[in-house]
Amino acid sequence: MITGDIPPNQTIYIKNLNEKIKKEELKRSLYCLFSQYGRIFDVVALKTPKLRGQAWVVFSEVTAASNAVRQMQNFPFYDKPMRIQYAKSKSDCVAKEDGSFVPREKKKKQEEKAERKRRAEEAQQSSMANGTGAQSNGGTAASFRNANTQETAAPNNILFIQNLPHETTSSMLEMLFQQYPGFKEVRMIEAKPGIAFVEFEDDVQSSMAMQALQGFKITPQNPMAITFAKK
DNA sequence: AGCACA
Repeated sequence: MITGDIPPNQTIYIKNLNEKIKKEELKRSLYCLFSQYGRIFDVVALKTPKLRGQAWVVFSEVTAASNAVRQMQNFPFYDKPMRIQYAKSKSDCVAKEDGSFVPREKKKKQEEKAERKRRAEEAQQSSMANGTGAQSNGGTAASFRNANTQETAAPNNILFIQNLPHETTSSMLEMLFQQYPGFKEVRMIEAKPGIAFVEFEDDVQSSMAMQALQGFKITPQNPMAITFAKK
């Protein structure tokens, strides 16, 4: 048993991740991939020698973590099968919520100063995973509404995806859609962020993927809107 | 293989 005897935890520990992927991209993609199981509080990944190739995904519910451990076990992610277990301990962001958080006493004065600075910077910069991100969805929501008023195309083998966060990449979508039989390719247009086309072998297979991923949230603000492409 | 919280 891959989870060993680690008791269930709302945080999952993932290893065998592709170490070539940059930290920020890795976190975004993990967030994208795992938000299908529930609300994600945080994604932690460090590239230090000891911690590269590993990550923690903190869910709001243990049940979400359990489903993720089971269903995403060995999922090919950036060409490597993910190995997923429950985390061995409670995440800081969870401890902070339930009041049991005690800051670790490991730092020297120099480092503390550096950390305070970092935190200040982060507050400015925003992170996607905690939902306080500053990336604007206003424009996307508007174009989504407009597009929605258009007539629907007849079922066919190409899906039209809307309301994607602008930082979505084709490889992120590939990881989501390739789970479904008949997947052929993802196409995105540089000049048109927020949308994508996903091609399948036939319209039955595209329909299956549409049903499975309809409303899938890459971020809490971005439920996917999937329709058939106009031919 | 490796369980952290930059």
